[in-house]
Amino acid sequence: METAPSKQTEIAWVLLIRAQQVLLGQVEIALKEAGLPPLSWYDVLLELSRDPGSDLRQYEIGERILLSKHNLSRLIDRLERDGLVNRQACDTDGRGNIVKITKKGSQLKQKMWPVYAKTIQELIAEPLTPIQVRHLAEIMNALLEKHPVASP
Amino acid sequence: METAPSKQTEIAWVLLIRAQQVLLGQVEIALKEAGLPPLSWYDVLLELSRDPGSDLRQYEIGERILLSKHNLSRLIDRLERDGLVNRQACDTDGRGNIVKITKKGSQLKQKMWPVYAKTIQELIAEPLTPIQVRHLAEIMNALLEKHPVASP
DNA sequence: AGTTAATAGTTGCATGTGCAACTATATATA
DNA sequence: TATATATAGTTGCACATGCAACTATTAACT
Repeated sequence: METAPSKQTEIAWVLLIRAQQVLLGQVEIALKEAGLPPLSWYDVLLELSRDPGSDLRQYEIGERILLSKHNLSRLIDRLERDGLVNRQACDTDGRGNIVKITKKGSQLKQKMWPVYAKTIQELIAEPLTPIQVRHLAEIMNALLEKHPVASP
Repeated sequence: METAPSKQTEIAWVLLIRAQQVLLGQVEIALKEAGLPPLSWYDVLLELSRDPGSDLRQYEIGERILLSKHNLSRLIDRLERDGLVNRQACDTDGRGNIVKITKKGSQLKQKMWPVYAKTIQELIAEPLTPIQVRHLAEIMNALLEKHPVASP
């Protein structure tokens, strides 16, 4: 075991995992209590409405929210079943789909954001000083740096 | 939306979620590549071997690794099926189980640790300065403070 | 052009997870 | 003591996820 992590590293790791688990759980609880769907739905709706034309290829969504394609395929199924998005054939690539957010999807996104935002505020901003918030972002950036998320 | 999070808070949140997702994924990949079972198995084995007598009530494990009881019930099923733990009736509480780690369970835990440790080292210690590691632990502690994990 | 390899997306299967209902025992209360 | 309530654990069901196999189309190579 030539490169054993220090005790400090170990502690930081455990706390990171634990914190994320608890915090994400709190968000899901808050959404559920408000009668809203899970966070993964919001992630998709957000990515779709972020883009100028409000549409994306399916794989682009997958890259952004870090979801494998089979998994995403079925998530989009659920969203489509609920009338929140539409799938359309892609002109320029016969294999592909274009996913478009619907009016209803936009409305749901609008409805979810305040709940989500309030929870983030309570979970991050309130327990931390502004400096800690900045440090948190910096540290997470450093942790992510070596792990390219989407292909270049 | 009277308490909207600041842009900084939002960024920190997104990075936190993303980092945890990527890092945990890396650990699971490392374990899988080494032909080892998922991290959740290690968590249970660790808790069991941490305790003096190397045994715990089932609900105690659940509290420590933050897993709901039905879920834990089946995780223990899998571990037991693989001969890594044993369930025994509890003398002092007729409803309860005592879970004991087996020799084979200890051996698996020993085998998993180096893989896990190496990954933690690479994921946390290498990208961060020692000061950042300390800050990380402090910040995670602050985030967890308001969210009691086990009942008192 | 024609074959091969790569990519986008879907589907079947096994596994994992959340929720509610259920059994059995323990604790509290009248 | 009798009844109500809480707790430990399991199980059935629905849903979500990972993996491998599959189709269809595009890009790469000869």
